[in-house]
Amino acid sequence: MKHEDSHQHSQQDSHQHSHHNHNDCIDTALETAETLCAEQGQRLTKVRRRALELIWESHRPLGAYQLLAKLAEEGFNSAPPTVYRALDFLLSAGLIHKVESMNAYLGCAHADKAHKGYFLICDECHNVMEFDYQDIHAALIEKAAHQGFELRAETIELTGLCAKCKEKSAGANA
Amino acid sequence: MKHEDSHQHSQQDSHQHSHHNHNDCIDTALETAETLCAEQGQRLTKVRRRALELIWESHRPLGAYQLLAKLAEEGFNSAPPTVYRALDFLLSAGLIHKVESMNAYLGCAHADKAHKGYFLICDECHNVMEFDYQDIHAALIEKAAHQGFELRAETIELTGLCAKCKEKSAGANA
DNA sequence: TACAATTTTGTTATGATATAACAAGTAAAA
DNA sequence: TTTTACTTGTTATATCATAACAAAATTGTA
Ligand SMILES: [Zn+2]
Ligand SMILES: [Zn+2]
Ligand SMILES: [Zn+2]
Ligand SMILES: [Zn+2]
Repeated sequence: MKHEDSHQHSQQDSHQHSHHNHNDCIDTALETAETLCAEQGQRLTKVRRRALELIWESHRPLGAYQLLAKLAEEGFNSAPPTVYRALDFLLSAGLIHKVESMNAYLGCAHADKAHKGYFLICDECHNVMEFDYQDIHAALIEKAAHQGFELRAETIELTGLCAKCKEKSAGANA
Repeated sequence: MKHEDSHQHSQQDSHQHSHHNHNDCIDTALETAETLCAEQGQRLTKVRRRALELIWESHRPLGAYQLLAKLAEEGFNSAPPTVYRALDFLLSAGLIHKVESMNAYLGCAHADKAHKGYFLICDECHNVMEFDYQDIHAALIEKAAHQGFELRAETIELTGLCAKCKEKSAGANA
């Protein structure tokens, strides 16, 4: 499998605003996945591996049924449980994130580091950028703890207008 | 309509950790809703008003179809558009919030002040507490702006264990 | 009032997202 | 090899949400 396209990637803290070859991302993500699964005695089966790859190949978060359609095209079973099982596995392995406000799934470039997925979601182009912000994480933990609340998971999804789309709309108004 | 029950409320910044009469909350929320709608030339019709009331009467975020069932019991139309229209109205009027990670709806006690809804969601009892944190809001805006991203909406949903449930589980283990 | 314009609601159908339940197959462990 | 655990296949269904168009109610205007 070759990954031909190059684009601006969505992982701010690893290669912020740099154009790069997305193939490398996919390959790295897949290698990381193999390693992590091996380490944890988890089985990255064909359908799970291909699901992860397809999610990475999409430049935007992918819906479960979109993914299911792609898998079906390739001869995998086309019933919903197939894709939801794969997604569940990838989610619990930390290899992907779910963007709750979009009901869609996104590859994580930092699966090897336990972390919360924080997202910037563009209303216009629907690109999603994952960002990492320890300050906010710490502040949230502290804030929650102050109320006696023990934090387990965080859904931080910020929507608005990305830099590119803001430029475009500014150009259109000029 | 009488509101009989008393419980710990979910609006941290208005009456943090205080036991109080929820009836008052509902009444206040409804009054605020009437006022806001009047000011903005919006019509708080019977079904919209009753939907808001039912959402407030629930101690947890209410799903659209749960709400629909309650409305249907009272003689309102029982087709989905009825409830989604009411929800859309209440959402855009800022009278309720949607909890994305639960697909459920929650009354807002601060409808008169424009704000983002930040939530602490207990995994155990499913109570949801709205909290207000200007520091985090400011930090998020700044963080996004730093990437050229113009923030429009925020989904901040923190899940974990609330103080009460933490106590309970500690007691069980003792 | 009568009329038109606007908004709201009724109704039917369908789309989109996700899970339950149980059978069959496959891989790992004993 | 036999057992066990895990994974996948299959059918059905649950849950969440919207499209499209008709009917009714409300509001503004003459
Ligand atoms: Zn991540
Ligand atoms: Zn954009
Ligand atoms: Zn609020
Ligand atoms: Zn709790």
